Amino acid sequence: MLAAERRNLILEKVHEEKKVIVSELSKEFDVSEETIRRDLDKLEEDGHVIKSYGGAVLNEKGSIDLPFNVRWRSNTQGKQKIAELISEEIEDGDHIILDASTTAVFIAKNIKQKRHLTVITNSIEILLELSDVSGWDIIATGGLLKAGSMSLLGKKAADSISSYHVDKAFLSCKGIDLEKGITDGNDETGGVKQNMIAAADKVYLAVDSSKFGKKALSKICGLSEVDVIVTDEKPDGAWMDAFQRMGIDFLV
Amino acid sequence: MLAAERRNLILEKVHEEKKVIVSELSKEFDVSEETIRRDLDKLEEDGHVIKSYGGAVLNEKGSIDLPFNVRWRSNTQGKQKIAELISEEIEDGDHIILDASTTAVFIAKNIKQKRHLTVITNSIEILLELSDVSGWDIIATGGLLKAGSMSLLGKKAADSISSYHVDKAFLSCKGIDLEKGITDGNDETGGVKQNMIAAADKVYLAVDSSKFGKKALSKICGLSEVDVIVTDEKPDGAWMDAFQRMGIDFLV
DNA sequence: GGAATATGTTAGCGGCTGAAAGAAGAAACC
DNA sequence: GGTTTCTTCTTTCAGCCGCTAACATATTCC
Repeated sequence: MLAAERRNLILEKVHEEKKVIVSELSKEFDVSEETIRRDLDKLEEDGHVIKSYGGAVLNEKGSIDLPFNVRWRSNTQGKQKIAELISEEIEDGDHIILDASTTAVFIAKNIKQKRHLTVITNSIEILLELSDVSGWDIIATGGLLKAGSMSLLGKKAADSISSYHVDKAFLSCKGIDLEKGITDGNDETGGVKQNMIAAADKVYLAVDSSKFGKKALSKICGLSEVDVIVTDEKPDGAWMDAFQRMGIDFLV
Repeated sequence: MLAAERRNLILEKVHEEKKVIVSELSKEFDVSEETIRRDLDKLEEDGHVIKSYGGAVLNEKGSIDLPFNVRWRSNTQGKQKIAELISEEIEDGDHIILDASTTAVFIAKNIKQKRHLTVITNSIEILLELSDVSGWDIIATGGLLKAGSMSLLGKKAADSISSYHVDKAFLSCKGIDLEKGITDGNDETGGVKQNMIAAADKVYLAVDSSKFGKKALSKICGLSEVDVIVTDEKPDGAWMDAFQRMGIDFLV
């Protein structure tokens, strides 16, 4: 039994029964009580449960479950790194745009202690994540909810973005190529992201290293429209040269 | 029974009955009165209740802080009943509006097996709940996310609704009064709900029985604009007469 | 092989609870 | 109003049991 597997089962149980008891879980999974406590620590960190003497209870606030496909995420450390870098770029009072990507969700988690931000996003997950901060303006684009995507897309979404203007936009993409520029999986996200770029003074592209040299279906924009690229690992020299030539800053 | 679990149940009870008695709780949970007092101390510290000789009463002020959790907990059976009734009113292919209320979340849960619905909503929770159904059009209004409310409000939200037209709108409210009509807690939700009413052929008001005769701050509309009232318990005769006179249908 | 992660073990600490006693409050009575 | 009586509250203490922290061991990943 994997640790993550066990934690998922605990999470399931706490959803079903509203509470779990350390001693019971210890027997059920045949591990020590300390291990269970550590599991509960993790689950509490993530906001799923609230520990209590002898066990833990469901955290109603954080317990709204995300659909299954959202739960499993790849390269979380890389995305967390990127998010921390970006967090340093955001100042109190900034007006920013976050797109609908897992990286952007990490960014949202990392900037909650800042003050008086204005955030525009089309990501349901980010809205959820930020629903408990106070003193911010959080603006949701309207739009169509695409099944399983957790993001608002379509003409309405794109239009509503173009009525705003922000300091910084933080986007991600599926592919980044010297020739084809920035590309993404489908046209609908493309249109929204184009407007996000147009609405921002400074455009940050948050991509993990695997995206370099990839080309996806739909072109969002040329590389030159990006101001800063934030990533977790340096690509090889040719890329760096190209970025320098285009005046693109680079954060690792 | 975990301590936190017991405190949650006490909190639930104090919300339902507005007050709790130390001696009763002591018997109910089979713990000493001292333990109950310590629980109430904690709840008072957190601002949920106000202790008083022999027991404690609900702190209305403090419960505004967590409107979400609390509304969620109260009278779930009633809301489920209402949701089931409403589910029968919705047909495959319908275009509907759901507002941002716990009752509406229950409705969303209850209609997931229907086909080809078009749902317009300003509730983050409903978007989340419906994010895994396929073959529907789910439209989110844009707007400002109000801290802790999980709903999209403000001018943008209201405006985006007025560009649609639907078959049925399902709303709830804080108070329903023969003279003052339908009222809600604040102006922002009011504006959005007014536009929802205007956008629908048929307006359903989903309220649990406690709302009859209550008046809240902000008027949404007169009773006559409502077509159907759905509730879990029949109010007394005078109400029924009034509804009949106004041509309002009634579902229990 | 070494770093990172997961798990178990142990010892000492600290929270939860109930009991008891005295203080404070409420209520009834004069 | 004052006294009495009863109830409830606060405080303190002790026992129990779960918790934390630190270390040891095992496993996985690079």
